[in-house]
Amino acid sequence: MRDLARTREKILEAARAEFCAKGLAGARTAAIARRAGVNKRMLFYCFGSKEDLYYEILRRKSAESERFLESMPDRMSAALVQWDEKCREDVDWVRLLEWEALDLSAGPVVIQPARRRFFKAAVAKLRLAQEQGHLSDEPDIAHLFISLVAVTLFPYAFPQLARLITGMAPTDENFLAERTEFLRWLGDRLAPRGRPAARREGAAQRADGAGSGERRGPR
Amino acid sequence: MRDLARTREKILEAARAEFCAKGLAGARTAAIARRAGVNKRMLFYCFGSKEDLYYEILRRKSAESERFLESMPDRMSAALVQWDEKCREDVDWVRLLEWEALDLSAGPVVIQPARRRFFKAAVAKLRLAQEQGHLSDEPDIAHLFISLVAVTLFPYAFPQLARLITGMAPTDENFLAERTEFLRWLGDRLAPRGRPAARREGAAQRADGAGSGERRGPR
DNA sequence: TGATCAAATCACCAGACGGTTAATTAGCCC
DNA sequence: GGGCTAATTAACCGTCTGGTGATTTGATCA
Repeated sequence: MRDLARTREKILEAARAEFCAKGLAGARTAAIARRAGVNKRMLFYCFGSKEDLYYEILRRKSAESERFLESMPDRMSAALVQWDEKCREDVDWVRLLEWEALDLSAGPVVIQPARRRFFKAAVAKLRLAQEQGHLSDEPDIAHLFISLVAVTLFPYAFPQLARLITGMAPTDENFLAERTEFLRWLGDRLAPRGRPAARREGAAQRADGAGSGERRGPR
Repeated sequence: MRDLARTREKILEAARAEFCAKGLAGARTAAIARRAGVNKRMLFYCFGSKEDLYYEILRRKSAESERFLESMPDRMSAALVQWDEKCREDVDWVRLLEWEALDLSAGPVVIQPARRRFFKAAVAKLRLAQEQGHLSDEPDIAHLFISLVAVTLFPYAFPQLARLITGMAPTDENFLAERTEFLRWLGDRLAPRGRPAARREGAAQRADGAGSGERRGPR
């Protein structure tokens, strides 16, 4: 019945919910404790301060989302649909990213190396898809990646705008249907010009990629 | 020396800055008053409550941004570049949209009819561009519009992700140069298949989409 | 069983915060 | 000048909030 590890997890879960809903400033430690069914004192016993708990949540969530990219399909239309699904299923993650973005004081707190590696790998994967002819070889891959993330995150990050524009909430199933269709179209549009949509797994043959080999990568 | 209208405006300006930076929950009425060089009592004298003041700011900003679309170019590449510029110049607006998105209790408070009309007009304008052959006629226009807004807003709404992905802050002028080039490419990609990039019609024909003639100069 | 120590609880605090009461002062009309 | 109104200020209040010191309770082991 007495189990500190269990208590920590109950707090983390409750804190995640509360911080996702209200953010750092808006969240109340008392509310977290209540939600966790735990004495408020335990928050500070386990995590030191409200802020420390918050950044712990942020760190965990961003680490947790590292895995989701590993199974990214080569074909862009499929990848976009998959990302969209991920966002819809984990709106809390989107909201945490948003709180983090607005927290001007956050600084590089949550920018641990693992996160950098994650995005580097993502861009590399995309570049590979490009070399294999799944993607037009004209655009800057980093910016393409940002934009693809943007397109999939956006409706869940700004539901009020999605609703104003389409008249539907992004949770609406009609929205989902339309969105999926659109993302498929967009993904295929990003394929090289000659080829409407790159074949799956034809990996071998590179599309020669003439002059576009320059890696103008970040850093 | 005594001028209530002036006082109101000083408060509104200070409140805008404070709310953009900290959001509703994070902002402090005392800080707003200090920033405005005004007695704290005046906030409540003029606007009733912190919340009322906040939603007044939200309403004003969203009304203010109604105009910026009127001059939207037909050509998608030019439109994207212009929107990007708008976002970069008015990051506060982006941040307010973000705070609004996260405020679950906001409800339809700021969804006044004017805003609906604004987006309706935007979609209509885009649909017109589609009919005139500036845009592929396949995609759902509402979803295309969301996505274009997404692509232009995103780097300023999630600067931490932009930095993680490209290695640069979105305020960096190198970022601007790359981003502009990318947006031009993307815009042209949305043109109908046969036509790489639709002609401007009235204006003298641009140097088509070949990409190298663009003025990528910052500012 | 009883000593021990960590997990959990209780009661409380100092300061911050949104908001208000009441007094003061500046402009304005006569 | 003198009264009148409204803009402005000073001081204050009740409540909420993150955080803490002291205490109790339960498991573990000799």
